[in-house]
Amino acid sequence: MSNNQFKRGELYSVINGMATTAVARRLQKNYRTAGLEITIEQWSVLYHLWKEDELSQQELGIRTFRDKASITRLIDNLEKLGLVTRVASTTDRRINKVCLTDAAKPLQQITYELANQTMNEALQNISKEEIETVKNVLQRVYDNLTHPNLI
Amino acid sequence: MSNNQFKRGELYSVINGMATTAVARRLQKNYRTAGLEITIEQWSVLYHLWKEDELSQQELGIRTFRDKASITRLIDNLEKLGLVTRVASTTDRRINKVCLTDAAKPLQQITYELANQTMNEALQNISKEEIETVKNVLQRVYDNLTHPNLI
DNA sequence: TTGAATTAGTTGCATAACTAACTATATGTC
DNA sequence: GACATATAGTTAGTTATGCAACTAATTCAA
Repeated sequence: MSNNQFKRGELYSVINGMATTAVARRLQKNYRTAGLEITIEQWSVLYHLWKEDELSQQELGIRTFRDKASITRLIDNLEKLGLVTRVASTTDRRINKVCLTDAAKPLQQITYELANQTMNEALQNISKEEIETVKNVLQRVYDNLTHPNLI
Repeated sequence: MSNNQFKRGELYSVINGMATTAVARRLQKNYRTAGLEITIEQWSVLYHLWKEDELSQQELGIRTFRDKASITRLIDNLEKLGLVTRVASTTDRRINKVCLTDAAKPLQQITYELANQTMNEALQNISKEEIETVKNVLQRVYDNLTHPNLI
């Protein structure tokens, strides 16, 4: 029943996800150093809007792995910063489409560059095969916990 | 210079660490379901104290990857719950030793079991070799960002 | 078509995160 | 011994997170 793949002493460091935390922290620092006054959480929303604008808050929650309350507050703050606006959908009045403003445009290029640069720092001396394995395993862990498993 | 190991579209899902977030969320849920009124953050502190009691706040910060302000609040809350006490060090009066109380003892066994059970859910169908690779890569990512690199 | 169930979003409450500025104690150097 | 520096911890301010309860709009079914 228990396959105990972890020694007890290692349990927490895995659950904690120290590495991804460190990456997020470094990226935040790099944004700040470059004079960008946005948080990485705000950036994560912009990132998805740059890929596809006018997403609903619901959809943004799914794509960024957040609940809808968190999205509500993130959009509140992005609106205060003048980077997005909420536009009520004409076909379904429950839905807010979240739309990028012109003020958000200049951020796209510089934040992508800083994010790529940060990933390059983080991934120094790590092979493509290793990265593929990590991505694949993390996805399966995520799926294990979010899709009911019928084994 | 840029080795761009990530396609742009994949950047965020990696930085976000969705899998570790999902594991933490599931563990929190399992604690709640079992009637345990502690957060996983609080548990992470208890976890290290069970391994070695009477650690300083500083040391707890290092072992749980948190800054000292965060540790101050976590210990505040654990003290309110009656699970730990702060005891001033006799040899260095700047230091608080954080000590487990008797009330914390009964939590050790049950939280370990739930954590192990959660990890087993999360790691279904993932091989030991894959787990080793992930742990190894995440550690190297962490080291890349925290130790100055002289290449 | 009316009433139940579902969906999208907001709000209140509690916890937690980071930065920066602060206090207090300890250390090290002249 | 005295002053500069470093270390341990606290506090204030802002942002973010999750859950649960709520409103409003939509859909489904009798």
